[in-house]
Amino acid sequence: MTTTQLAPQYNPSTIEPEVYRRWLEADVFTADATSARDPYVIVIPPPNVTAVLHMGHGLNNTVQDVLVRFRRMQGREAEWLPGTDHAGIATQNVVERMLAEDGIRRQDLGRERFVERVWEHVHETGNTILEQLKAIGASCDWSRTRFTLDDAYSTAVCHVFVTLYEQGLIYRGHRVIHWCPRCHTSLSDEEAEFVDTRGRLYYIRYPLVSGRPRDASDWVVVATTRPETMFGDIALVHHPADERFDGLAGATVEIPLSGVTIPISTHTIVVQDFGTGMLKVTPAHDMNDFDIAADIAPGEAMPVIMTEAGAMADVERVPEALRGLDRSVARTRILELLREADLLERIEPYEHAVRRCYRCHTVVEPRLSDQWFVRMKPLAQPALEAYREGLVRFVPERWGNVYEHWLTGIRDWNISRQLWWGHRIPAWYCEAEECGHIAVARTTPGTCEACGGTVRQDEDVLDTWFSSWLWPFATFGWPEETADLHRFYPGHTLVTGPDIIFFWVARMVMGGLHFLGKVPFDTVYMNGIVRDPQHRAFSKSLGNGIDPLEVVERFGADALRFSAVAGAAAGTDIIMDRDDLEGTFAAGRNFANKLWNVGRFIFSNLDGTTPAVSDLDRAQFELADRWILSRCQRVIAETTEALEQFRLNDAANGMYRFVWGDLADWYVEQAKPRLYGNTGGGDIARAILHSVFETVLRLLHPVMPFVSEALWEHLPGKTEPLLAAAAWPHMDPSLRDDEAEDRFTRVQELVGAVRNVRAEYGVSPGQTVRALVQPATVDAAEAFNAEQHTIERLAKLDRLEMDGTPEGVGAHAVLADGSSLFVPLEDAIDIEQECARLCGELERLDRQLEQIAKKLGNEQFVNRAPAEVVEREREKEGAWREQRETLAKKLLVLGC
RNA sequence: GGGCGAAUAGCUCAGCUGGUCUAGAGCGCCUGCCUUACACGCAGGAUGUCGGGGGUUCGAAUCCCUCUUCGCCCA
Repeated sequence: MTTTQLAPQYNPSTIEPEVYRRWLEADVFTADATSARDPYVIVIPPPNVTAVLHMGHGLNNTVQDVLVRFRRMQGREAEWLPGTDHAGIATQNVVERMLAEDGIRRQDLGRERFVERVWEHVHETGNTILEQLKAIGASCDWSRTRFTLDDAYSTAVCHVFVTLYEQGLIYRGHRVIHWCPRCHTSLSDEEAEFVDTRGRLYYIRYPLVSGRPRDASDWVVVATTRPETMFGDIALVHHPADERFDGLAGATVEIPLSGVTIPISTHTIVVQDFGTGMLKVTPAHDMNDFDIAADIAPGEAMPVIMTEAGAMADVERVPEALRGLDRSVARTRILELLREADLLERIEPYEHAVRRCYRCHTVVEPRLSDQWFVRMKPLAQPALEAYREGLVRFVPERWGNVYEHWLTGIRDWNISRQLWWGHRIPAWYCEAEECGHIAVARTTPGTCEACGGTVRQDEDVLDTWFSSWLWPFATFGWPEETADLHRFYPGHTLVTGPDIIFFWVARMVMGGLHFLGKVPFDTVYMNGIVRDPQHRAFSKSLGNGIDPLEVVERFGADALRFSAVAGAAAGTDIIMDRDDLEGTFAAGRNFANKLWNVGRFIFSNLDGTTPAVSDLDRAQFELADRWILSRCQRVIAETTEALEQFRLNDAANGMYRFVWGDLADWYVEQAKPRLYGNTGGGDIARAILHSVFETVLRLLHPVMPFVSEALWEHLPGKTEPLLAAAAWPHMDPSLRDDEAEDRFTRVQELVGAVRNVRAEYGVSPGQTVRALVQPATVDAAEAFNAEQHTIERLAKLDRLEMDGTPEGVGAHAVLADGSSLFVPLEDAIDIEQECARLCGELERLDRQLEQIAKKLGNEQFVNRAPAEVVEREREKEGAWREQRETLAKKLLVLGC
């Protein structure tokens, strides 16, 4: 016996930190770029520096860790690169909000001091999320941790900008972009998300000034959702084929409240049945209108009538009374004024999608301005082809459609952000008025290369995603030709949520192909979104989130991981109830504890010298030995296959069933007499328990690394000191034994039947009973014989008889193969109850027999179904018929 | 307006290319047990017209159509 002392209950909070420390000390997570092993590479979706770990991270990183640990154990050079993202808008917002508490605006500090302040904040908080990842067991290569604003990384970003500019794939454009008046920056199409909104359609009268056709009224009515933009109108347009406006083209109208006169024109883009069929054209505040204006009034001025903060601008076109009012206040006021002037015809409810800032949810204001853009079509084409050629695949596959659809209809990417926190755009403008030269360069130019004048750098920074799309290679040192880059690019699996297919996944594929000629990963695994019971995504404002650290504290990291993995098939959302953490995580905690106790029991029964299973004399194996070893082989195969196919839930649940349902409930119980020396064969039982449990620890390690490693520490006779660095189990096909599996199942059924009878008749747990069984087949007889003592022990029988005939009063049961069971219970039996019970059984069997007889009597079925299916049905019918006959005899005996 | 997904026990879900499904698991519930690994446990039990309707097929939870409800994405 070993002297191992394990607590009767697994206590994760004391064990986990210690286990993690041992992994770090042994340096098992650091990949070796010079190793001869086949690499396996995952780059982490870099969490935002200002973020705290939430359940989404919990799920996402657990999945990555399961995959990485599995491949590491398979002998791959596993590299899981961690890091964080500077998250331009989000981080700047956080620091601005902190400053605002002291009444300071960033403008008060100035750019340089503000950026210093953000760095201070980032240094304070930047590593917290990485530390939190350790709490859930993430086996990242911490030696290669990266941040998107690291010097080397910034160099790569600059290099990419300049290269794309030189290739004509980056340009400066003057057009309408999405503007967030709260964040004071432009946004890409993807960052301005649609939100379905119950709005209103306002029908406004524009008085006719000149060119009024004879029978026209005094005004033209235009429907708009945004009346406050009308001061930026430069024309009204209708469809040329719209007869309602015959003769109006060429006339002029007056913009209400402002007196500005604008013409009426035509354009085929106008949808005739929207509103009145007459459209106002506001080129500086609407993307579509910008395009229309380019057609109907090329070169004409496009008045901007709002400030960057979203207030009505102090410009001539805006009536004085409205200047300075916020756009929503202005709208209300405008409607009042229109009503007073009798220019508001009517208001209709109108549901439409309004774009909002993805960071602060403020309604986006389209706005004309100068920005830098990436020409996307030439980059998208190769990414599309790579997908169609199967170089990148999605799990589940359907997400490929989303990827394809976005790349097919892609538009140019606005990468300028009017922020201070981020990679400054490497473009310099000549300050000499008549020169206007723009230099885009890797190093700061002293003077204008065209005229020698002074230059000024672009004030803006780049979209955060413009650095994220380089993550799979810039993290390994690109554009330098480093050893890491050679070894770890391209990587293998990307694990992320479907919400960032556009932001990140597709762009990484583009970037990888464009700059390195290879896709950055072959598989994109989409984990689901974690939601609350109302199916809402977790969000800070709703306060419906679950704090993973609280879960780790209360249930353990393994419980969190098991629940996340077992409860989520690839790509399906996972529902978690904040008010019922027990219901969500108890299963994982209980399982960890079960494993712990199985280990505790086995270890306490081992003596120092346990031979390998291959050294045992198989002739001495009992049925249960053959059964558990065969089941174990099956589970190795199933778990390996499930992990290879990204079916993590199947791997986790399969292990759960094996450990709890087979090993603990049956084999351990079967082996107890041998372990206690009550019967012979103790050495064999010990060797098999040792071997099976060792295999279990290896198989379970990717999902539950802490408890498995903690138990591994106490496993006697191991040659690999750390489970995290140990090998994945190999299969031994010679241990597969279908006969043993079939026969042991019969033993389980018999025990179950006796237990059922006992419970049914309230036999007290301590009392033993006698049982008679009449095996229906030779197989059954051999199985019952082989495990007679097991059956007696587990069913609490003082004797299992196989040759007697039922006498007296007792309970009857029939097993699936037709074997019959009789438990003499004398006075405990209520004949009526027993009759009712057995009649119920008989009815059920009759129903089934009727169905199957119909099936087998159907010539179509017998002729058309595959022979083996028909054969199987015949066997089923035979067994059921046997069951029925046995049952009928019993009923006769009872006199029912 | 277009696309995608979901609907299976009280709750959360599994059930992959139709027959081994007499539809499972965990949690919860009911009954009995502190059996010297585990009460985070053991043994037993109850609960489902597999969202509605139609079709294909010898055979449908599984495939097709349609409707309803919910969610997501795109315009």
